[in-house]
Amino acid sequence: MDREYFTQFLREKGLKVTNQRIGVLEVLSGSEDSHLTAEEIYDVVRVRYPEIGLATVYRTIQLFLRLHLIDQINLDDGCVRYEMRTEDAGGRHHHHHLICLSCGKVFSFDGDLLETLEEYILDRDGFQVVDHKVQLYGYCKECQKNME
Amino acid sequence: MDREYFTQFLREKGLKVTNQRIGVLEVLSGSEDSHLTAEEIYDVVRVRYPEIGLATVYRTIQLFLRLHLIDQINLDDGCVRYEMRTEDAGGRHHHHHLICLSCGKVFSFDGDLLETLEEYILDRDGFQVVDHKVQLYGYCKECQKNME
DNA sequence: CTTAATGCAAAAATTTTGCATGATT
DNA sequence: AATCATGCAAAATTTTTGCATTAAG
Repeated sequence: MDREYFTQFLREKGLKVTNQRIGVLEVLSGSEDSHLTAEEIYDVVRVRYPEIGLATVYRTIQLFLRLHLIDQINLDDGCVRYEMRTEDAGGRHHHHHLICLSCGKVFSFDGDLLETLEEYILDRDGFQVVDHKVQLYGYCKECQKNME
Repeated sequence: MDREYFTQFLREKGLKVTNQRIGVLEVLSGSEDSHLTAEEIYDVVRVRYPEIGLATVYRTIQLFLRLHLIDQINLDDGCVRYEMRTEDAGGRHHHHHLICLSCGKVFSFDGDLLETLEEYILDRDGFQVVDHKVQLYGYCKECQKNME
């Protein structure tokens, strides 16, 4: 998400473009694989915008969620995390996670995994799937080596 | 999970079989599709065991999670929920969720969805998947009718 | 100038912990 | 009898909210 587009996007909706909002956006779109908690976002944004308050971070997160700029993710480590949403042409996001049960590292991967399954469910149950979230648990290369 | 097995299971591990633990077990294995929060479990258990405290419910949940009797699930409604784990022969659980974006109802389904994908990931990344969690978002039959 | 957003601090909500008491083995 | 689990209340987290102030359009 580039800053031009973001500014445009907020203005269209009558929302104001503030340093705090830009700061949170930059942190979240900064590192590719950042799955940050609210507190972590706060700590990073504060480096550049020391005046920001934690409440603003929470309010900004709520806003970004409503605007579908970010997704909430739950990696079962007891924290609520957030990451930028990446959408494909159809407005679906296919960003999934490989979670190592041993070291806890999280690897991301994209792709539309479940097309055939989704068709099957529509046929069988009449439930129309428009998005999905997949988490895979296992052991990464590194940890497998250490287990030998 | 039946009570005989549960009693046996706890005793083997040197854990005590208390009314509170039985109560929480009964609530969670009671209704097939119960995705309950800690508070909800507390409220239901209290009907039969009014003496139970909320702290005990939390401690029991932590215990059951450690014993892999239950799973934590996150349906993106801002609550942490729990449900009984159902395992197949290989010790994997394949219990997934269809979440209606309109009415919020949750439908469960079982099945091993991702076998081929998991093989592919092992080949490509060397990451060995042992379990997965899938959430599908969309619109249930009922809500589709109401949209017409 | 008008409206929206912020910071702060207080409040609410959620989860964990210490410790004396009570139940299970 | 020994140990483990519980209840209660207090503490630690995490998240939300009210309100006066500040910044954006």
